[in-house]
Amino acid sequence: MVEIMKQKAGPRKILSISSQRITAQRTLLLELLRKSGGHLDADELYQRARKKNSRISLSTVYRNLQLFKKLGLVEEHHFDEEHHHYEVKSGAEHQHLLCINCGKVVEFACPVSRKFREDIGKKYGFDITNVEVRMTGLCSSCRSKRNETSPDRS
Amino acid sequence: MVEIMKQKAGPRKILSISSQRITAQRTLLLELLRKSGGHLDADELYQRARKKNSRISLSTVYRNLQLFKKLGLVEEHHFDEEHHHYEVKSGAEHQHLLCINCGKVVEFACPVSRKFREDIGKKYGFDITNVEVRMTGLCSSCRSKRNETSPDRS
DNA sequence: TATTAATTGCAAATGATTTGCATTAGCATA
DNA sequence: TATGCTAATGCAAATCATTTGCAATTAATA
Repeated sequence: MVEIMKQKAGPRKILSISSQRITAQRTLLLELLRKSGGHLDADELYQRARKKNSRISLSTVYRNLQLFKKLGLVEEHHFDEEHHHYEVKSGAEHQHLLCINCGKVVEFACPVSRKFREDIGKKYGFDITNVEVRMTGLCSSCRSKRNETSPDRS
Repeated sequence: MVEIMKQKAGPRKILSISSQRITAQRTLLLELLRKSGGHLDADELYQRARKKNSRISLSTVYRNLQLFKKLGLVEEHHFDEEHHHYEVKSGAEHQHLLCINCGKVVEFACPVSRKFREDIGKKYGFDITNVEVRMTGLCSSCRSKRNETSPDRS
């Protein structure tokens, strides 16, 4: 009921408002990103897109990820050293927790970051626009697996 | 990997203990990294190294950065999307504040991250080994420059 | 439906990083 | 101190993620 009012402009609207064309490829990519709910990289998104549209090209994927980023529809993360990951931007501010073993990504709320931002910004004269917190470690299932299978760790 | 060396041991010692040879190139690279005190990328380090040893090759720089990282001598950061930055590991835990305009990097202490780690780790069952906080924004000088040159920001 | 410029697909280009291989040079030891 | 083994280096070529040029396609609109 109330949801209707809270609704932000949909991707389609944002695209058309910024005078970008609504192409089949863009619709598909946004749909896949949204459905994944996670943190896809360009190639993974490309692979999924091919299943629906075998002609789609990797450059289209890259070009549109850039576009979505510029329009604020997705966020780009550099989790590991190889390549980037993309996530549909949701209102809720959250941070990331990564398992170094299996790559699992957990999102967590980080209410302190607001205060951080103010304190640090004031202290160093910065106008801070973004705060990213990334924690890495072993998730519980990898930890128990490791204990079972390899008693000695390299 | 070389956990043995938790205590303050010089880079040379760490190299020899892990049965890596102490070459002129390694000595030079470590020296440059240490002197810079900052956050060099591979190419910048390469340029500086060439001034001292014009024969040194970029692959040697990359190979040794990998080695230093593995030995825990340097830390790798992925500040922006292009390439990596490297910093000699110091005992003091600190985080980074980046200016999106001029690229300036400021380090700041982040005492809360210790508590963060515990809370979040417990909550999600992770054994957290690393916490990175990165804030981005405009530094004061970029902000004032921006105000000077473009009085009205339509 | 015709027009027109944005978007696409493809292939080739790019930039960062890695790797294969012949040569050089640490370092153990004789 | 000289010798031999092997790791480390320099170079060029390879690789990986991402970008770009261009001709063909297609969405928006009139």
